[in-house]
Amino acid sequence: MTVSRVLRNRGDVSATTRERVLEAAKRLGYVPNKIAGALASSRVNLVAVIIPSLSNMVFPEVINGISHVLEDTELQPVLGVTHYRPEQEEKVLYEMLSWRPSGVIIAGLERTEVSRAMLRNAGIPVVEIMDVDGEPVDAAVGISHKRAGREIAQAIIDGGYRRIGFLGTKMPLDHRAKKRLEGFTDALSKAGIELAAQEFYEGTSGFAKGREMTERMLSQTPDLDFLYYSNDLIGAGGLLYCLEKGIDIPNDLGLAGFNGIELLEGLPRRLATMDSCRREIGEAAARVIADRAANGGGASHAGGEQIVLMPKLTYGDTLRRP
Amino acid sequence: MTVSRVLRNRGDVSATTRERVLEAAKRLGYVPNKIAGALASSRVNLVAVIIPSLSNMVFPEVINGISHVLEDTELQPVLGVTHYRPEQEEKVLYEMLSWRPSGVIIAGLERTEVSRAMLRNAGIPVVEIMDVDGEPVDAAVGISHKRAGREIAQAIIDGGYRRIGFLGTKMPLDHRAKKRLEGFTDALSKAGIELAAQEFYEGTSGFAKGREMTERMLSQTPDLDFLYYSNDLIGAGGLLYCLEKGIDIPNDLGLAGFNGIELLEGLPRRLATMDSCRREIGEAAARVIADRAANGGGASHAGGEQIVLMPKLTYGDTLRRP
DNA sequence: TTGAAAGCGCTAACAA
DNA sequence: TTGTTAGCGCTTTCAA
Repeated sequence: MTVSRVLRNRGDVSATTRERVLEAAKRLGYVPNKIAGALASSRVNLVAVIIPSLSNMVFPEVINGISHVLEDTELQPVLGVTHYRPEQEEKVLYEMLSWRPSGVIIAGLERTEVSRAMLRNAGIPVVEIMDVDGEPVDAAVGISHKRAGREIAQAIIDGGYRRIGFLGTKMPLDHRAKKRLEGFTDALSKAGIELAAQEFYEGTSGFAKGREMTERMLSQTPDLDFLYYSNDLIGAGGLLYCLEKGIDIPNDLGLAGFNGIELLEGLPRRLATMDSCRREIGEAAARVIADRAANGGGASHAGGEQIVLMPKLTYGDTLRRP
Repeated sequence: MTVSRVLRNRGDVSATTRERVLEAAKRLGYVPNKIAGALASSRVNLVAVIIPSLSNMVFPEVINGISHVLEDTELQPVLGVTHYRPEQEEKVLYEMLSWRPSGVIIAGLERTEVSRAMLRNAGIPVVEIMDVDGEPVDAAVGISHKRAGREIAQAIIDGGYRRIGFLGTKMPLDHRAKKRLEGFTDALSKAGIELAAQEFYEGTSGFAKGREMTERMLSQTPDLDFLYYSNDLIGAGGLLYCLEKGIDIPNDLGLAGFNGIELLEGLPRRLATMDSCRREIGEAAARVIADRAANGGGASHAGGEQIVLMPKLTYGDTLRRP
């Protein structure tokens, strides 16, 4: 009826009727029922955003990028968290898809065949983010973690380091960390270097974890001249430990992390790191969804675009320049 | 029809039919349309979770608490972010309520009259979290920030400090930080002490910000013997700065932050802080919603319960004990 | 510019 | 145990 037209700002309503309707709506505290609206119009202004975790600093920044871009549209991001568990991802995906969102932004490229099938059959734009080393269902926006691993390895080699240790998460489901390590060891072996030590941990990242692991590694393998950490947080812990021990950084020992976490600026030394382009990834992914939604918004048939961002290496004070 | 019964696991279906239906559903990649289901049953298994920000470490932990509890139920958290903007909160709230969720968990007690009216009229459980100093619409789960401010002030006084500076966010809409400061100055003035200096900042918290501010404050007011920071991140920056300057902590100068951020464990010294019970708050809030949803799930008429958690003071290495 | 009617894909209640 | 029917509250289409 007319009310519907007013509330959706569709033209062809006289100013007086409009006023009356608006007034009544306000008076009654009327909140339209999107469920009914969506059912009737088969349009839903929700974008499902599915990420593995909120605990590290990486996904919040992605989300900020997404919500920043979507704020200029009528789309609304809606978050689901999987805790890096494939079954949980299936469940969350199933739940969200059953609300028929306008698009899906989902972290990573690795998932169960069931999840992949759901995404393919949903008939909506799907953007897989953070990673581009693999086959996306539709579009992908991210960086190459293999390449990132290779680049940092090359920088370490160029810095003259030869006895290199790796410290990272054990989590077998963090595929991106795994790819970085692969790229890293690949580049090392091309230069005839083997990883001299490695150490994996479980649980949450933090300074304390970085300290512990560093201490253990240096006591077991004292002749290391470089430590590569899978993230900045444990890297920072290692840095603090080494400074306390009076180790000459970056000469006797070099250090590097990954992510380019901003809040760490202000440590006694700037940790070498590689920016993971988190915010840009979020923004680009949201733009893909918004653009497609504006143009009729189905899944791409041509095969979605692939947007590859280039992480920037920061030497900081813990990695010797060539 | 029968299909509906199978997919919702309602009894009274023979095993064979069930099998057939399930098989067909899988083969077709069928994902039920919750929109239609919700419209028909007027039940929606979504819980709206509305928070101001993801950038600091506080809300992610709340969300972890919420999703941990809701995982054992059929409820699904759905996140909205307001960036501390009341208009944005109104908008997000309106959007989410128009999907008729089973409950709302929303940060803080301060909001526009429009938002408050929407929450009241929604007819669903509403839990306002993080803060209990004020009048909730329905239920509230949190800590008293005024009390937290008073307690830390008392501990500082008891430690023998007298020339006290405060460093915190300028953000006029962070009501909880404001309440902590109020409680803090109240307790000081009861003891006949005035704040000897204060400094406010805008932008994101991080170590660098804490350093800068600390340097400025100590150069302007060198005779301070305590610095109270509105959060651990800038407090940690201040701590690092002071250690570098060779200041004798906690004797010449004491420091304290707020939040009990775990990842900071592993700094050269443990910063005194007060745990803000983030995870517990999330868990308790989710339980309130889950319980009410299980019992017919409307808004509380009796006035919702109020769950007040008690933050624990940690002296660390930067606050002298009495 | 407004009103009336059909129907979106389910669930709930009832009948078979 | 299964099938049938009438809505849920909107949007869309068509008629007035």
